[in-house]
Amino acid sequence: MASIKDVAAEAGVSVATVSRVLNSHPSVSEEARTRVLAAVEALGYRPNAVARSLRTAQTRTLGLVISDVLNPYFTELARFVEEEARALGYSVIIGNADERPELQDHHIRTLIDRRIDGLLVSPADGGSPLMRDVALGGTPMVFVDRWIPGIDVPVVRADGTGAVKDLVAHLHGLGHRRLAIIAGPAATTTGNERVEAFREAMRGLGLALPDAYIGQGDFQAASGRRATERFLALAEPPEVVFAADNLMALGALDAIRARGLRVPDDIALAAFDDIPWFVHTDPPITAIAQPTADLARAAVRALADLIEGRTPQSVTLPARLVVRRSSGGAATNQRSDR
Amino acid sequence: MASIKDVAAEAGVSVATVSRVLNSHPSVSEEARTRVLAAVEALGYRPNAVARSLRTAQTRTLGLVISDVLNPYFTELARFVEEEARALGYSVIIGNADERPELQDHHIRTLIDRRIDGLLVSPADGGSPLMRDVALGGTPMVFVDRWIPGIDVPVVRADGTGAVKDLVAHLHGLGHRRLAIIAGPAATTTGNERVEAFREAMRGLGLALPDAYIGQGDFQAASGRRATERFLALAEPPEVVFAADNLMALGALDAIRARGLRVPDDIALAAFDDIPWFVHTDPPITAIAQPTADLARAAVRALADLIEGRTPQSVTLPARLVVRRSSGGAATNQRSDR
DNA sequence: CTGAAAGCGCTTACAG
DNA sequence: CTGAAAGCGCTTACAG
Repeated sequence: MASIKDVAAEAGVSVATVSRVLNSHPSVSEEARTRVLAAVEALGYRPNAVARSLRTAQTRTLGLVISDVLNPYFTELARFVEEEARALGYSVIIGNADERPELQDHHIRTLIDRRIDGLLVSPADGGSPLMRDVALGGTPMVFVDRWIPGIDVPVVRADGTGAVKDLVAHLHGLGHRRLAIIAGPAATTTGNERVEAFREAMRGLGLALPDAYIGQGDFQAASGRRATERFLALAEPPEVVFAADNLMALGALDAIRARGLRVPDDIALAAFDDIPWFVHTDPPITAIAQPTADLARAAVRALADLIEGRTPQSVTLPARLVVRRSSGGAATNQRSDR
Repeated sequence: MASIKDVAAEAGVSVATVSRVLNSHPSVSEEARTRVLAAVEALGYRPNAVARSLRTAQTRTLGLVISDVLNPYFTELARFVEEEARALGYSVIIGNADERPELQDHHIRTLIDRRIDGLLVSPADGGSPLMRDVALGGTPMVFVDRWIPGIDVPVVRADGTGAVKDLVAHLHGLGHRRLAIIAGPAATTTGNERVEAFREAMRGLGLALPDAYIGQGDFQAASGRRATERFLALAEPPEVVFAADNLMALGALDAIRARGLRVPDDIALAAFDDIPWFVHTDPPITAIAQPTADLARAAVRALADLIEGRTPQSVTLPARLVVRRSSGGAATNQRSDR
């Protein structure tokens, strides 16, 4: 592959001049510029980003570590993150932690070794020593969706409190009193907050949330299945199951169906995180939708601010309730846009 | 961040010795090794991958360009690609083309500028001049799923011919004679091959495939919707719609529902590419499943072979039919594993 | 076994 | 406006 030296030789100038032309430095004569550009064209020259990065100490690359690529919520987040990053002149490298803390650490380490300019993380756990070191070590970092208390970096996330309240009120209005929740891992903030918001909303309506109605999940389908089986085996099973993410809702649906029960007639179902497929499930699933695109954009902008020396903003955006048939509510007429 | 010089100073050796220890070069004294390792530990030193890449002219990085991350088929492919690559000591950078050729070129260019060691591509189109240049220019490259005739690189893909034949026989057995297909973009191989396999299978059973029963799609849901609306407006609408990918099947389902028709009673539906959600749609969707994990692994291995100077293998694996309710077949008892 | 030195491909003060 | 030179952080023949 042609190097800057080859271009300089071809154009009859020094490599410094070539570099200046390539970086649009103002003080280059029109003639030199033309000759360089012609040489670049003739040789099909492309600057070596590795060399440039070594020299400038910046890679124009962002790392994005998410907990599970197979979860459509994160896939969508990643897609919008890349889009916004591209608009700001950055590439992004995605690391998929698969909800495994050690894999998360592996990706963080790899990304740091590659000297990415900044890190966007949706932590799979309560925060490894490594993540703490990275944050303290001065690598620009922003949490998105999930965050870790005690690590002082900007957080961009959705607040589901209002939407959960709406959901509980909706279910209460339909006459339901026994509501159960499948929680996410206690080590994640989204795991806890959703349970708290739920408990709070229940309390507001004078409803109890017994421990037996709190299932422990890990954001994966299988755990939703297990938790739901346990609910259904109870002497007094719940009338509603609320899953703290979409995959666990799918597991819940499996378990309910395996028991030969119908949704919502025998038991109602709702989920945190709305995804296009929920319109097409049997029945369509009531969900709490996050403003994913806006979150992604805000997170990238906060990270770019941090990298480029501006003051970053933590952002919290409200989630909203989308009622569909699974909760026994009116079917909405929604269509998938994809 | 500490550099190799700092480590050398701390350990009281030269940078050459530090480098040798880090790269497990045999000729280093036990004592030097111990001192270097201690210094590395003390300083929390991590080698700068950018500098190493510049010097060694290899990045231990693979580029993966897929046509649409939001399509669960590609998400899954990407996941397994990363897994296998990691096992072989490579990182992967994903570029999402969003089915847009110019975005695909953008990602290819960026990846080449970063001097990735090899490129895995599932082309969104018939092949840009850039892609041709890259292949010719000596960058190790492998096509996965989709490929481009005339670009001579290994291809790893699924062969759906048998499964499509099974599908058509299944539908024929249920008494259906008027089968329609929603094709993918003519510029993609998977777009064409699936139509050809379908036509072939129909011919084998003495069935005609009139042009009106071939809808033109682009692998996105909206195009599946449009094509299906057109089918349904026909004087003699088809009894079955077969979508050449999962997203178009979703669009078809939308269109059918919007007309107030039921699947499979009023019209049957099947799709190429099986995804976990198809178990949960209303009704569950009959699909042709690709061995995604195996394809991903074979593709990465072929690329690694190419990079490391071994002889790569093109691989074709059979897809298989999974019958569910949407085709009017027996419901299978399948569960989502996630 | 070890170190001094060259060099990967760039960018950027510095001097002119 | 331009070029020679230093240097980013590594690796690796070469000499000892």
